[in-house]
Amino acid sequence: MVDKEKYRDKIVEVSSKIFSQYGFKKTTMEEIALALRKGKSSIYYYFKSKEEIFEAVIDNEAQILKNELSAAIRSTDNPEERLRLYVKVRLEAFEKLSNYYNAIFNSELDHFDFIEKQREKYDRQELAFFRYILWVGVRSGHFNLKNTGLAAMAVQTALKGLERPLFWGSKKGSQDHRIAATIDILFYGIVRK
Amino acid sequence: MVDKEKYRDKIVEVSSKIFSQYGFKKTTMEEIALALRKGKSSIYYYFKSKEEIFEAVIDNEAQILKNELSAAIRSTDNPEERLRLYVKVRLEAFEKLSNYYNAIFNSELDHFDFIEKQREKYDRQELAFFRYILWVGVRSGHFNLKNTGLAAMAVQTALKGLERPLFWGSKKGSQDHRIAATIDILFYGIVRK
DNA sequence: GAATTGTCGACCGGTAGATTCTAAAACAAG
DNA sequence: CTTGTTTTAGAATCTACCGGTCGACAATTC
Repeated sequence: MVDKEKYRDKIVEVSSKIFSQYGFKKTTMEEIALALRKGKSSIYYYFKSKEEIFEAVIDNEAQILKNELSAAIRSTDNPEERLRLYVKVRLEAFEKLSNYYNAIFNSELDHFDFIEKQREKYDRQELAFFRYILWVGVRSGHFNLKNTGLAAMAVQTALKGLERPLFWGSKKGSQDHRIAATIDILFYGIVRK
Repeated sequence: MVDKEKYRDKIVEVSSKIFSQYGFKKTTMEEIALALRKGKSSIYYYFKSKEEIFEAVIDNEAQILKNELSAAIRSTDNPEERLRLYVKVRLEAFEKLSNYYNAIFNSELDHFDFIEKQREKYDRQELAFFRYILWVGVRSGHFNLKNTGLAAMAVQTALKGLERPLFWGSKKGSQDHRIAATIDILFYGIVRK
C-alpha cells in the first residue's frame, strides 16, 4: 500500500525520461514497461492509462519547477537580485523540464484538459510570485511602481515573450543576449534612479 | 532530371535531422513530408521507400565522416599527432552523425542488410587508415612495431571498446578521462622510447 | 491456506502510418 | 492551343502496431 505509491513514483521517473526524448505520442507503453523491466500490463495496475502517467509526469515537473523557484527567491532578499534569479532559474528549467514545457507549448496536446488547467494554475502562481517580489521591492524602496499587480502582469508578459523564441529557436547561446537585453530593459524601467 | 537529384539531397538533408531526433522507426513519412512542405505521397516520386531514404541518410553521414577523417590525417604528417587527431575527430563525430552511429549500434536495425554492409565497409576502411598511419609512423621511426597490420587491428579494437560506453553512457565529460587514458596506454606501448 | 497484492501472456479493436493509385496541376516545347 | 512530360497530392488500401482488457497464475501477507 505504501509501496504502491513508491512504485508510481518510479514509473513517473522512468517515463519522464522517455517522454522527454520522444514526446507523448511517440512514447509507447511497451517502452515504458521495458525500461521498468516489467510486463506492459503490469503498468496498468498502477496507472489507468498512458495519459494518466503523462499527467503525473507533468505534475511532477511542475512541482520541481515551483520548488526551485521558491528556493531561488528565498535565497536572497534583495528584490532586484531576486527577480534576476527568478528569471534565470526559470529559463534554465527549460532544458530539464522538457515535458512540462512541451505540454505548455505543443499545440498537439491542446485537447488534454489537464494541461489547460496546468497552464492556468501555473500562470496564477507565477503572477503571485511576481506580485510578491515587486511588492516587497516597492516597500523597501528598490522599485518604483504605482500598481504592483499591473506591473507583475507586465513582467510576466515580457517573460512569456522570451519563452517562445527560446523554445523554438536554436537552443542556447544565440538567444542569450536577447534574454539579457529584455531583463535589462525590464529593470531600467523599474529600478528607482 | 538534374533537379531530381538535387531534391533527393534536400530530402536526405531534412530527413537526417528528423531521423536523428526520433530514430528510424518513430520517424514518419508524414513528418518528413511536412518538413518539406510537400504531400506525403510526393516523396515516393524521389524515393521508393522510407528505408531507401534512411539508407541515403546513412550513406551521406558515412561520407561526411570519411571526409573529415581524411582531412584530419592530411592536416599533419607527424604520426603521433595524426593518430591523436584521428581519434579525436572520430569521437567528436559521435554527436553530429547520430544516425550513422545509431545504425551501427542499434540492434533493432540489424535486419537491414545495407547496414551490415555499411559496418563491414567502414571497418575495412578504418583498418586501412590505421595501417597507413602506423606504417608511415614506423617508417619515419616514430613508432616501434613489428607487424603494422596486426597493430592496426589492435588499435581499432581499443577504439571500439571506447565507442560503446561513449555511446550508451552519460554523453561527454565523465568519459573524457577514459578516452585520454586509453589513448595514452595505446601510445606508450607504441611510441619508441 | 485463504485472501490480497502484484505480474504477465494472450488477445482485441481501432487506427496510424507506409505504400499504391489515379488524376490533375505545372511546366515545356512546338 | 495542343501534346507530352514532370511533379504533386488526395484518396484508397492494407498491415503492423499500440493502448488497453482479461483471466490465470505467482508472491506475499495474515
